[in-house]
Amino acid sequence: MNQQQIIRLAVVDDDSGFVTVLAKRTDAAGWQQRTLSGAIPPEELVAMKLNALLIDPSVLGDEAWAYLERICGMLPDLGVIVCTGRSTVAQRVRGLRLGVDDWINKPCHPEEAIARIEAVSRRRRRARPQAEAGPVVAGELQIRADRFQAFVGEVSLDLTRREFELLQLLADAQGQVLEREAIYQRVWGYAMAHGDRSVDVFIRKLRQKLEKLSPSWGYIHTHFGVGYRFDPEPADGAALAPPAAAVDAAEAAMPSPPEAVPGGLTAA
Amino acid sequence: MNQQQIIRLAVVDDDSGFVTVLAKRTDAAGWQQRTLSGAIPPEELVAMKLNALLIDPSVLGDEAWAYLERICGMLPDLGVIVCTGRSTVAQRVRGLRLGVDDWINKPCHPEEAIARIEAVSRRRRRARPQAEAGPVVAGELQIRADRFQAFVGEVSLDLTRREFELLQLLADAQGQVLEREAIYQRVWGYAMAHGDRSVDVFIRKLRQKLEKLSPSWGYIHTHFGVGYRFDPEPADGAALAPPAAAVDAAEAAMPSPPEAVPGGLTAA
DNA sequence: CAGCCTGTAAAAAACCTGTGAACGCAGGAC
DNA sequence: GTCCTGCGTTCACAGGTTTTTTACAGGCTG
Repeated sequence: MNQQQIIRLAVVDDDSGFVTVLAKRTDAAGWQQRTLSGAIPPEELVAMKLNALLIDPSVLGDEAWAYLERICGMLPDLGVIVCTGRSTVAQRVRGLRLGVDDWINKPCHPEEAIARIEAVSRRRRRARPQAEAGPVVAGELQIRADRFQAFVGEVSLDLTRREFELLQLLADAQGQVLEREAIYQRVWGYAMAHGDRSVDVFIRKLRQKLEKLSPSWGYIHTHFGVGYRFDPEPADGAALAPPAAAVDAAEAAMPSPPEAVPGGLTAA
Repeated sequence: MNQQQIIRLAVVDDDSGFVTVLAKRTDAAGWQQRTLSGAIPPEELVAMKLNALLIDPSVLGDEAWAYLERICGMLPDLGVIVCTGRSTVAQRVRGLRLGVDDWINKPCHPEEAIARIEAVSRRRRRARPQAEAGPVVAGELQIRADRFQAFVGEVSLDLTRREFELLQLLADAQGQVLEREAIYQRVWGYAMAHGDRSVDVFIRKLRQKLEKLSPSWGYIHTHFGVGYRFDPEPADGAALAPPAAAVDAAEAAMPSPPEAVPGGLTAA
């Protein structure tokens, strides 16, 4: 029930003030937000695994309409919200017909923008209850949110609800270090009480189940005093290297191709 | 993209001018529109099989918020668009958070209202790609939607309407774990009330009837804390293994062909 | 070395599901 | 019109599972 989904939002807007305010607010909500400049090719948007795109077409110039059409046509799963300084009814109708999900005018209260982004994401998620919500893949691991099932290769992991949600969160943010508080907040849906060890216990359970199916893999790394990090890579030699510095070194090293995520660590 | 779909729209608004203009326009588009007065109970809205509801909460008086919450909570598949004379940011945010899909202010150009209703409906449209006529087959089980009958081999299962719809849903999504809420939503047509056990009871009835015809088959698997999964595979021997160690044994065991999902007996 | 943090295991508490039965309702039989 | 029957819903309790709590041992940091 709780499980507020992680929203990955991209913003295309040159109003830095608005963007900043928005970023502050989305950050607090645990979303991942990044700012894009100009017309990013649809392919790259796919790679970012976005849920929603907030876009001011004025920064695109003449190609705005064409771009919107292309985006909406190619990424039916992406929630697109247009935010313009001013617009006519005809423009809004044209945009909405084209596939835009919502169209708002500035000045727009950030809170309302957030609420509309949420509304669009919610709708979008409901629209495909179990169709093919692309499985999240992390190395050998495959997570199908729609089925509540995780697979290592072909074998199904037998996870309980909490275990599954935790693994999903970790895999979704693979490569990032997640703080305990943040993990708890997202999986349990409310703030962690002082002294609560639930996260640790469930991490252990996950490790056990993962190791049983693919021994010698260190999927889940501990960051002392901080939290945990999930990494599909066999932690190249890290397990063999001196335990102390190895982790940090590895972290700083690889830019991890697909999942750069500039906005950084979640809810710091 | 702009696949013409028949939209069933209901309007709750006392601005007869607006309603009339809208009606003329929706009529031309081939939609079905009806005007409602006041707060129609959710159950009746279900019966109308609406796609979208355009509502001016001012005609509801004090109960507006409660009604919106009830509607949005019970009918997550219904697109709800609120249309108010004026509204504050706080009100709009509250509404959107509550589950309202879009919120527009009057005066609103009918064309834009239409476009927004379309946009909201579009998202929900992709939900059900099925509607196939051919019999669904799952192992020995055969389901003929057209005849409202299910067979195990040659023998006909004698199912009631609810039982049949539940079985159909499960078989349709075989291999997937379906959440209770989702099951209820799709079989009963509205959201499950807290504490409702109907789904469990009907699962039991189905199991009884299925077992009577093909004993020792574990068609329907329970996923503790989540829901149920239907699988035509006889759950390879897991049912025969000692209950305690069964999970461990199966888990450590072998990879299975493509989709067999061996270990998945959660609650054997 | 002291202090804090995490891994682990097991007990305790909370929660969920299976099940049988009672209840109310609606349609059909008489 | 009244009775009967089948269906769907609700309730309560037993039995199991999962989640949380607790305690202790072992590591990491400074």
